Amino acid sequence: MLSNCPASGDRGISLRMAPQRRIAGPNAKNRAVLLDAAERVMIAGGYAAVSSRRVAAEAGLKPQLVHYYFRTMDDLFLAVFRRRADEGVERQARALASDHPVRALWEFSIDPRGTALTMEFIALANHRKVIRAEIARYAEQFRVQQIAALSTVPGRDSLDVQSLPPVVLSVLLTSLSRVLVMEQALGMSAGHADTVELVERCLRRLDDGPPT
Amino acid sequence: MLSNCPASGDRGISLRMAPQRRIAGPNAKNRAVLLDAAERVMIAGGYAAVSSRRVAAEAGLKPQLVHYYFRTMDDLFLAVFRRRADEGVERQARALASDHPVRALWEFSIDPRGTALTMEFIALANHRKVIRAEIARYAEQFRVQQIAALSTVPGRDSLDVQSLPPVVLSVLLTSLSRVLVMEQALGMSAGHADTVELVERCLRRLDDGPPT
DNA sequence: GTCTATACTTCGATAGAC
DNA sequence: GTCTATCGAAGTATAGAC
Repeated sequence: MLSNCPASGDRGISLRMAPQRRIAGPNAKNRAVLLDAAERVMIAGGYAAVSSRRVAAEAGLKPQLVHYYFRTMDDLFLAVFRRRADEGVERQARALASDHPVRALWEFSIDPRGTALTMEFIALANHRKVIRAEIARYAEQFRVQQIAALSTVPGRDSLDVQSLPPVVLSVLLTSLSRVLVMEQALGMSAGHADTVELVERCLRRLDDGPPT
Repeated sequence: MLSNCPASGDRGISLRMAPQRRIAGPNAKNRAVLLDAAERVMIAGGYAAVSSRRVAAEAGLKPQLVHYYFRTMDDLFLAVFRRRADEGVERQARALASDHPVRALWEFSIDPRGTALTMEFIALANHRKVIRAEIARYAEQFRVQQIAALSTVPGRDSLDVQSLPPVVLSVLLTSLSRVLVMEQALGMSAGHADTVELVERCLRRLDDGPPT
C-alpha cells in the first residue's frame, strides 16, 4: 500500500500491454529540478500558481516536460508533498528522540519554514481527493509518532499540563503552533507573545523537574 | 478607514473626471445572485475554482457580468468575504453576550459551517495582499471582541483554565477549534474526542460555579 | 444602468519527432 | 529515453451596443 507508486509510475517490466501510451522519467536529473521549481512557485504564489508553464519557466525548461516527468499536475503535487513529508517525518523523529521531546516538538512545530507549504497543501487537499488522502495519511503518521513519544515522557501528575493524555497534548501543541504560524503569516500578533510565554512556562516546568 | 469602499466602488457623484471608464452595479439583484454563486463555487471547489466563467455558470448568467458587477476577481472575493465576515462578527457578538460566553464562543467556533470558506480565504490571503489586509483586519476585530467579553467572565483564579489571561484563552479556543475543524475536513479524528471532552470539562467547571 | 461581442493570455494534456 | 509542436478549452478583462 505504501511500497508501490514510487512517486512516478509503474514502468516495471516493459509490458507493451500497458494501454497508457506515455512514458515517464524515473529519477532523472530534471525531475528533481522540476520538483524544486514547483516548490518555489507554490511557496511564492500558492497552489493555484503551480501550472506547468510557470513551473517550467522557473526550472528553465519547456512546459511539456512537466507532463513528461509527471503525467498530471496532481502527480506533481503529490511528488512535491511526499518529498517534504518524508523529510518532515524524519526531522520530527529526531526531535522526539531528544532529551526534551516536548520542547523539541514545540520548537519543531512552531518553525514557520515549511508551514507555508503545508498550508497550501491543506487548502489544496480540501478539493482534490487524491491529495487529501495522502495528506491525511501523513498527518496521522505524524500524530502517531508524537503520541508514542509523548507517552514515554515522565508524566508529572502534579502538573496540570502533564496530567493531559498524550493524545490531547499532541493536538494542543499542533493546534497552537499551526494557528500561531498562520496568523503570523497574516501579519497578526495579538495574544501571541502571551501564549508563547505560557507554553514556555509549561515546558520549563517539564524540563526542570523530571523526577522532581 | 472602514467607512469608505462599500464593497463595490465609488460612484458617489457622477464626476465624469473619473478615469475609470467602467460602471458598476450598486445593489442590484444580480449582484447578490453572483455573490451566492461565488460562495458556492468557492466552498465546492476552492478559491482556485472561482473564475468568472464558473461563477457565472453557477448563477445562470454570462461570464462578463461578473466583471460588470465586480470589476476584478479580487473585488468579487472581497465582497464575498465581507458579507460573511460582517455576519460572523454579528453572530459572535450575540454568542458572547449570552449567559455562558465561553461555552457559546466555543460552540460558535467549532461549527464547521463557514470554516471551509474561512480556510479558503486564509489560503488565498497568503498570496494576495488586498485580501490579506482585509482578513487580518477582521480577524483582529474578532479577537478584540473575544478578549473584551472574556475579560468580564467571573475569572475563577482557582481554576487553572480561568487563571489564563483572556487573550490566551482566546488564542487557545481559536486554535483548537480551527485545527479540529481543519482535520475533520481531512477525514482525521485521532485525539479529537479526547480533546473536545477536555474542553467540555473545563466549560462545565465554568458553568457550575460562577461565584462558587 | 444592463448586458454582449470580443481580444488576448494562459491552461492541461497529447501526439509524435528525435 | 528525452523533448517539441500543437490542440482545444478556459482564464481575465475591456469596448461598446442596447
